[in-house]
Amino acid sequence: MLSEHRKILVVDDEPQITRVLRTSLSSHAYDVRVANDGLTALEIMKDWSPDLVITDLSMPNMDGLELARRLRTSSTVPIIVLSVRGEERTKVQALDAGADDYVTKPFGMQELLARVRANLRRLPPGEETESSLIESGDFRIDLAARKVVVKGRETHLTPKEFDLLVYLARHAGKVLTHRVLLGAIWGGQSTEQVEYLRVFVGQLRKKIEPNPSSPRYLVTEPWVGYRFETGETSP
Amino acid sequence: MLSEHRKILVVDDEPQITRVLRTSLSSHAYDVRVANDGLTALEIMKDWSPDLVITDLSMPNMDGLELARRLRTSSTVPIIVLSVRGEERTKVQALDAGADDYVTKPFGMQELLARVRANLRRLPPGEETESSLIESGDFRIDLAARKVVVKGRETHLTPKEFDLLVYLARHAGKVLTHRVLLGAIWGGQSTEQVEYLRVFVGQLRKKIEPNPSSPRYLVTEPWVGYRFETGETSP
DNA sequence: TTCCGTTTATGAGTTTTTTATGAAACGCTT
DNA sequence: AAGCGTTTCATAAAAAACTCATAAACGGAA
Repeated sequence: MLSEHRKILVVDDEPQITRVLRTSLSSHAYDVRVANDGLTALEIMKDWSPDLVITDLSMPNMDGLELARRLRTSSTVPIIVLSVRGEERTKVQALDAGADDYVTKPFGMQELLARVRANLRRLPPGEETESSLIESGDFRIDLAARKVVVKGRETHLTPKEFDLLVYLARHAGKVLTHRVLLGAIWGGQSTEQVEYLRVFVGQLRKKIEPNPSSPRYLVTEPWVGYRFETGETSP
Repeated sequence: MLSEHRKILVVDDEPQITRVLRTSLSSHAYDVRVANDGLTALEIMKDWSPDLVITDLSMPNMDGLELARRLRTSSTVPIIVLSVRGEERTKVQALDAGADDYVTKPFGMQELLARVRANLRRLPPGEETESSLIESGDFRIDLAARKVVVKGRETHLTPKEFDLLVYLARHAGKVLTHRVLLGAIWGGQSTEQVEYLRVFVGQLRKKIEPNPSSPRYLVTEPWVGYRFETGETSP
């Protein structure tokens, strides 16, 4: 049987750190795996799907910033960044890249553990780590491969188009405000540029709608935002 | 005013801090309210339901630790604790009491803003504290999808009409004065423009009343305001 | 180059605000 | 109780403000 313990992925290239973390976390009943660089981390993500990631900022192959960005394209797993760099600019960068928390080295293990608990607490209890496949109505979205199939036909989407579609599909049926969408896809500060959204919605419609001029899936909610309907037979 | 901006409650007894926070947060398009102690904070929570809470640790009446615990009994709103105390023990206490983040004073405003963004990002978009479905009598209002169904017939409402109806429906049975309605939908400044209200009530009636000239749901309370009846079978 | 993301411009279509009008309700005086 | 002036209410219709979709130009990067 698979262990019911929460799974934590530790990403750092300093053996000193990883050793300490592995020991402490394990002794608090977490399942721990270690990666020494970002690329390895991504691999482990795919076939282990941890409940939380703790990563250093500076690493060979792929640094923590890039790792956070990549993870965010297909996952909402909590990310805690651990770094010696204490400048505010760096922290802001990491947090805006998708990190949920930023802890400066040297750190107290008790504090880190508490932050781990705080971040795990927000997870839906007992829920399976999210699948990398969204299947709903006429849509089939493969997050890992970043492929979209509409009514059996595969469509090529650019990265931003894909991110937008995934976010919409994850909240199918709900109206997502311009602000929320801009914050989710473009991140950080640029929540005023509604034009971005219009342009991309238009492009997306051309690619996924049978008749783009009268949308069936990606519906405009005037003055508010957009709503995604999957074409499923509704309740 | 039912703005789409995220609502942030700031809890601190030092006017210096609250002033800075209010200014910075407001200028980043957040709706801000301030409480000077924990008890007041709980009150505001009840009838404003913020999207995020930033609180100091030491305060009169009820400190941040107790506030966090109380909030957690009925809400999952993100809580960021702000404190001069840097000891690890204190941080752990706060985080375990239910805080999602802990920032030590003095802090950089950019970092705090980034942490606010990070915490808001994890929220399910839209309403998260309130139920997103109002069902009463002949009405069925889905806040998340922004859909209104009256007696089985779906009706399209403009944003202001929708906001107005929701506000009325939330207080069904009570008489709402012109002033209150104007304040709620149009915001503090224009509480004198009763004409707005009349025009919109008229439009709303056309859309939801079977016979708009003798209203059954949206009833005029002469000289005072309006009252909303859901058409429920009363005792 | 070619692809992708960012900007800018434009016209059509809605919504919101403002103004105008008549009917109804109220209070006061006779 | 009737008459009169004032205020409120409902509605229509104007003017003003804003949104949406689309095309297309621009610039950077694989």
